[in-house]
Amino acid sequence: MTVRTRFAPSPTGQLHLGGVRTALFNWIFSRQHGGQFILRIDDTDQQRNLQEALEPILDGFRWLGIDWDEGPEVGGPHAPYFQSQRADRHRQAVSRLLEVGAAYRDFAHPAEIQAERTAAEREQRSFCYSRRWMAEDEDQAARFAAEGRQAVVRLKMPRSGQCQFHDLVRGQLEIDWTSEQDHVIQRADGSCLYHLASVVDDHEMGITHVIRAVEHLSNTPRQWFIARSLGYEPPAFAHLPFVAEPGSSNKLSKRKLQEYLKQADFRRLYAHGERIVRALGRTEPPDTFNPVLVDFYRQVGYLPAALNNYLLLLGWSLDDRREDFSRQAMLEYFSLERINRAPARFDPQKLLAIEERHMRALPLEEKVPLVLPYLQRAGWLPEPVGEAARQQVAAIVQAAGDRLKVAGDILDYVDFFTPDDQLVYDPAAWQKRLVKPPGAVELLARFRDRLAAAEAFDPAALEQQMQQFVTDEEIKLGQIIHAVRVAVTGKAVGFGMFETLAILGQARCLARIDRALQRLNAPANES
RNA sequence: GGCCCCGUCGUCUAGUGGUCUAGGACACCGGCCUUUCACGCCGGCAACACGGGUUCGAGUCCCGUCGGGGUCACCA
Repeated sequence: MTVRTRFAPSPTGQLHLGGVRTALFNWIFSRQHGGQFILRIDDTDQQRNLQEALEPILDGFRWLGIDWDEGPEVGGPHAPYFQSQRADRHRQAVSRLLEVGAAYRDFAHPAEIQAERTAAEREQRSFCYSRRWMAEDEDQAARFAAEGRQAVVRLKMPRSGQCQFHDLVRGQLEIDWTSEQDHVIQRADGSCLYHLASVVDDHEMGITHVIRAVEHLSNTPRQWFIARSLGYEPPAFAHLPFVAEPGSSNKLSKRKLQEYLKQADFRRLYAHGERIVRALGRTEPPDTFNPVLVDFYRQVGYLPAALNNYLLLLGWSLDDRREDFSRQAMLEYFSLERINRAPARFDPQKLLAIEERHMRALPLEEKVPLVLPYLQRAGWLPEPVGEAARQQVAAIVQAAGDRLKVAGDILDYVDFFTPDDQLVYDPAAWQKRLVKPPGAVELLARFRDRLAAAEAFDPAALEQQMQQFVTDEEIKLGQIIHAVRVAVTGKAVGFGMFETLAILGQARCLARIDRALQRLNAPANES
């Protein structure tokens, strides 16, 4: 039997972290069994702008490298892959359910059902529909219809015994049928409801394993009943724990962004992203720029492999030491049996830590192309990047080293791209390193002359140059290096000093130092 | 409220009756390295929800309590 799994999002225009985690597990499971992963769109007829709402979701999957064998854009032998286009099949299934007596036409008004429900509540017993307006045969149906009543189709659920099924994550489950209701599967207008549609589509698409969030656990008995009544062999089920929000056990929700922002770690995650997006000159509305949504990480420049890795660890683990999983390793080691049953909290700090590890492992030549689009979108580099600029960016990325945690972090190093006469000085650093220390200006001026005379301008030579200067002047390294840093970058912190000077090059270093000296010698213009 | 699920450091987790004075990772704290920042290295803090059983022995099995969550639609 070929393993076939599916993910069935409704086209909302957004890809939720919890959703992709589910999709990822489905994808891995099918891939490691040499099976297929199917994408089905659980849309409804009312859906407008389907394409617009679908595209971001497909983009998200593509970005993460979760590819689908059948579904939108690629088609497949079980088309259509849009639930709204499968209505005929759903109706046929309803007819069959009616034929075999697993469903009935119910002529009750919603208000009448509601009345029974409240009565049950009042008497403190669990609600169980009396089936008073159930049409046993055509005659009865005609009588109800003559009263002007309209019929929906309800499942005729068992009222004794238990539904027993095996869950690949939770083991054997037994649920009393009495706790179930006669769920509506078809409305009066003939349209079918999700549970019916889902079971029919899964079966017709040959889905063997339904791996989904635990929210659906309580839906399983009715789906199991539908499948069995239709003569299907129910698929294997695996219910994943949900992804919880930071700081509580509630389900992570995209709608609660404002609340999450009160939490320190989450705020840091968001602020980091915001800093990057701002540098690009954009202000993103919270409905798309939201760390609960996958797109956030793409915009900010996380590595898809890192996000995949983190999501994998949300509810699954291999053993007591291994945490880093490449695409290959995921396929090798993943198993449903090792999924945890308890909900896993989303932890921004851990995500960042995983991202850092992946970034560190990435060779320079792969980092540069990730970073270039940010520089271009910020307007710091021309659209076709010349070889010289490319080289310089590579040098910056190299010098940045571990400081570059996400691709967008490159925007922190604006000072390499600003014209020499527009460099902005950090006031505190300027004071501390240039104005306050006695003799700083003179030292800087003398070091400037050494730089001007320098023949080699690579980091090693520059370091030697400065060491010599320190010896000659009988000062400590700290007395000159900080002054140079502020003069040349405007900031108190940055890359290694000599790498920085080398990247800038002799001419720009001199220009910047000269400008700083000029300002230092003209107190009226003090920065 | 009914039904269902879950409960090991702050967080993610390892743990399938003895090797658990409970291991790892992230975070946090201290130290080292150091031209700043970041990295790295060393060390530290820190958990079996509680109560009963079963057993020679329980984080591990059973029952109960408590706590948290999910779900109870003519939504998907």
